[in-house]
Amino acid sequence: MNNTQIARMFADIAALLQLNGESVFKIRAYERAAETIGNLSFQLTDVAADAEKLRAIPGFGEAITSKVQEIAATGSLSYYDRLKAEFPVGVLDLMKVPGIGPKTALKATQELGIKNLSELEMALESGTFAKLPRIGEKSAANILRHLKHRMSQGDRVPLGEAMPEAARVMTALQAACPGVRNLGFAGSLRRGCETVGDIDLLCTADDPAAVIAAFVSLPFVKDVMESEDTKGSIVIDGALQVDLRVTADDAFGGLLLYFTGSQQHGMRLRERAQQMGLSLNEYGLTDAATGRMETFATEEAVYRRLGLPFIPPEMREDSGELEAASQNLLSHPVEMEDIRGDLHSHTDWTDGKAPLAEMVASAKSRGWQYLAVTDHSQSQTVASGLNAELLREHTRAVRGLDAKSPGIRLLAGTEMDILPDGSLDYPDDALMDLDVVLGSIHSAMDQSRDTMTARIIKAMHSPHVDIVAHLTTRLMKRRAPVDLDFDAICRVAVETGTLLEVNASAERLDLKDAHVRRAVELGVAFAISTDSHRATDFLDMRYGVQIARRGWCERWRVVNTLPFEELRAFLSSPKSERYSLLARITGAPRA
DNA sequence: GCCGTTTTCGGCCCGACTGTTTTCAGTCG
Repeated sequence: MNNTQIARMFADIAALLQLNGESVFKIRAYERAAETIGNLSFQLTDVAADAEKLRAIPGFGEAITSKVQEIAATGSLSYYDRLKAEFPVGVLDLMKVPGIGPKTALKATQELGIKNLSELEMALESGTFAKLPRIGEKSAANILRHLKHRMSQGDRVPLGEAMPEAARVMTALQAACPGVRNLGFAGSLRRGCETVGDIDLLCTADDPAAVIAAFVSLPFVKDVMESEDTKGSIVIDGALQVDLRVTADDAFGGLLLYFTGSQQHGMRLRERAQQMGLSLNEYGLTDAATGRMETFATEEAVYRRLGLPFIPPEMREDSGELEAASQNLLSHPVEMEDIRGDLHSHTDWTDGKAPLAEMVASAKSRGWQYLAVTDHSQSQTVASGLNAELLREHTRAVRGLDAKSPGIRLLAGTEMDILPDGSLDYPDDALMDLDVVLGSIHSAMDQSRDTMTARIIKAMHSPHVDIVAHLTTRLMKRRAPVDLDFDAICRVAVETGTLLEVNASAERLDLKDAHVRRAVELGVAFAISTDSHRATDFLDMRYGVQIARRGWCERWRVVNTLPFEELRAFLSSPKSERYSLLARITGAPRA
């Protein structure tokens, strides 16, 4: 069983315990365990034999540890099975509908015999549901509305879709309301989660009511869910919900911290505040003894008051950041401003949509100091991959343009297929002349875990393969990742001096956050690249940086934070020397 | 069920909304 499945099982246990009327603290313990497991950077089943290691995970005590061990050993959990058997079929599904909690779900299954969501829909429409205690017509109508919305729209929206929508709303609001200050997004969007449920916007203004009025009457508003003095909620075309909160400048820090989350991170902060005799809420800190309220203009000030350094939003998942921060051991993750260039891009030589010159001009206008042009190799016939002869021409074209392009340097490269048996799509002599070689899986993606792992490892042993691009080949919501032994691949990456790519393309986000976190632990270095096929795709770099930050990846591990001359020195040195070279150039902490 | 620069026992985050109620239970973020 993988972490996702185990996390779901613990979340189910928490829900079932709610039905049981168990202590909220016990419930919270299982909820926290589920969250923690979901964010873990390694597979639980791999370390389950080692009880010490399990106990070291925050929130893992005796009970949770032994349950995880049982799952790892047997593939199931008797406690879970017993618990589940105590309740009618369908309660857990019902509880996932907004507005239905444990009490209502239990009554609906016991008294109305509802077993699934379509029976729920019927009961809501026929009016029988509204007869349940503490439910009336209004509650039933609300639940029905949520249910239909859920059934029609699915659930969460990919980061790459939500971010441009957020930008669109903010631009329009700023234009409609020039007095708005500090306008920005919070929530899972700010934390860089790969999918988001809705968009949370925050700002400050002298006249909040006027801002809300402007917000709910923006041109693309499809529906207004809420409109009050300091908060509004709208649905925009795409069925995406956008919430806005307005506050005063001197209270912005508390509000931003509160609405950025994560919920678990916030809970831990409030516990910490409480231990200091303070009470933390979205408005600020209250001294429990004197009742005096303190407000904060910035998040930094709140953290400082709690005796902590600033914690980057992408790291606020209660996955060890508070423990690290309180000991001043929190690593400083790579930032967008650190990125100096892009090592993965395509042109109309293969399946890119724009000519070389246009891609280069766009990269330059984004402030990149360099761009690697890495069109596809010959096996990618659907992408009109280049044969060895065309690759030489391609290289000449890139070097020709490089000589005529002040302000940006070009690297001639290829995104070369790693063939099903692990051999390379070009002979060595075709690769020798290139500045950078990416190796990618584009075929035979259903190979077994062992075959796929051996295939990639074989390619990494080539002296020419500098970077393994989009390792797992997953496409957001469209294609599942390939099966591979990630730890083994990371170890060989370090051994051979191969980099792993954090593919920033909104459609990929591959590696994903948990992969980066694990790879960082194993000592891997990275390239964060956009895999751009259009001139506008370079904007996706921000997603890659966010994913890297979620994986606690420091600047020194990212090769495209290097200035051009140092990058070139890196790429022209033998692979076996590269990791130590990177550490030397960047002054990285010694392992 | 977890956890400890006050604690191995006695605590455990905070506020708001909604609708059904005669003072608050249930749900959410």
